[in-house]
Amino acid sequence: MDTCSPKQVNTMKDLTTRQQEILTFIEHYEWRNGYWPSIREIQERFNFKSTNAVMGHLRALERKEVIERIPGQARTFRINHPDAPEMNEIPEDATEVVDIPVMGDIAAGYPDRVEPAGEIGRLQVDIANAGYSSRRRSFALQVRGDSMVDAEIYEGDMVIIEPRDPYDGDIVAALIDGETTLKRYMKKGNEPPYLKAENKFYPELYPINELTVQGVAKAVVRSL
Amino acid sequence: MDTCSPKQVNTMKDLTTRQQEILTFIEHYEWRNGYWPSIREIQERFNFKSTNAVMGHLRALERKEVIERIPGQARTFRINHPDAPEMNEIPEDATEVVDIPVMGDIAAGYPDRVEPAGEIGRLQVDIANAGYSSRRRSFALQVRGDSMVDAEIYEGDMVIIEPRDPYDGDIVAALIDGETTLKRYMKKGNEPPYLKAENKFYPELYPINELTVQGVAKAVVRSL
DNA sequence: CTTGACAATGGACACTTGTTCACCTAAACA
DNA sequence: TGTTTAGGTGAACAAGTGTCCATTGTCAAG
Repeated sequence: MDTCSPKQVNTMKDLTTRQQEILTFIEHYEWRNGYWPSIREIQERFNFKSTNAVMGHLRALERKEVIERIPGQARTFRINHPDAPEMNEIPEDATEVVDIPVMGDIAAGYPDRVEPAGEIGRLQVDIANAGYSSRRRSFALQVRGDSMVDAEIYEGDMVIIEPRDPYDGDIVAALIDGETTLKRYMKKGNEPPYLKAENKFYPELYPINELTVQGVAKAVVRSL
Repeated sequence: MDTCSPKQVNTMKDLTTRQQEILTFIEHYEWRNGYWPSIREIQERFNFKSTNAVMGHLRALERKEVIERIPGQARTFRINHPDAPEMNEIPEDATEVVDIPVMGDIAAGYPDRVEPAGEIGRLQVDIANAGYSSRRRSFALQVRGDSMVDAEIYEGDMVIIEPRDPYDGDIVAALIDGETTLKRYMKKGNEPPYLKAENKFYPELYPINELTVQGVAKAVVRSL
């Protein structure tokens, strides 16, 4: 990809005591309330006199890639759990197989508009083999079309999509001209992002007006 | 106001098409993003020209007790899922056993400050027997003291607490004078709420300064 | 015909909340 | 000794966001 380190520098785990306290409070707050705390609520919990104390810790946690945030949006945290199965209802005896909903094929339109109950099936995934990090919010789409054949993704494959913002080089499910397709997301520096098909017969550039990335492909499952 | 019954008029289930769409979008948004949408994000999704269109629907959903909101707070929804067996009717087929963390005994102080990892044990609950609605955020506390003996809750019992705002008559885990105890939450009309012990040797009224309700007791489990 | 529930527009207001700038203290380090 | 890093104060700004008012229209029930 690129020579100079993209994003794996931080050890991801050496938090200071204070940072760990902040993180624990945030997680616990969400666990109790169902939504995330505001900066000032964190401030009050720790008796900080300034919101900036919280900001410093949040920036540190972001730098260490422990949390993600959406700039300017209220109460929007995302915890990057180090593939810890802990929190949720994953029993200890469970195998490494999770099942996730299949929400439709990849040209079905907005997954936003597909109800969770409207799934068309379920897919069992071995997370040890697929490199799939067990988390909620993930879903699967069945591939239609051949825009990614050069990336060894073929029609009929099941692609596991994790809804999140893409990084450069990620394969994403994106909405273009009213249709959802699988493309590689390219963003270099400050230039506007573009999408690239992994098929030499397809044009490399796609219009980015109204680009909607529905999620990042995390794994491909092909039934044989 | 109203001449008759306080709040069980709405059948809780007859939503209009639009209201159902709004609710579905909110649920689905949270499922995808991990946090709740803002009013204006809902507005944009449905191409409303005014945020007030959303407000109307949210008010309707609140009135029908399908959702709960914290006034003035951004992105703070709570969905009252109808699939939750509400203490009274028990799904006949279910013999599902869920296990939930035991966070400490009921005089341990703020569960807020207990880490999820700091649990002291786990409790297996048969939801068919306990009427317990499987949901995250619930936890268990072990009863110390005899303030609720008249409600057949005795020392050593495990009380399953669901963190939420209480209604009149709910048995709650509440913080009084630095100690967490189990009491019945009483609120009549517009009068300030008070707490009542279910033990005739205890005073009926408790100071409500700094009242912190940690959650509502949903079930009691007693090992024999 | 009137009433009321439902749905939506348009504009405005005010609180909530994320963000930033300047500045400070203490410990670790080379 | 100077520098860096973690942690924090204080004040202010601006965008995000919930809320409210007045108004319009539709449609079914009384």
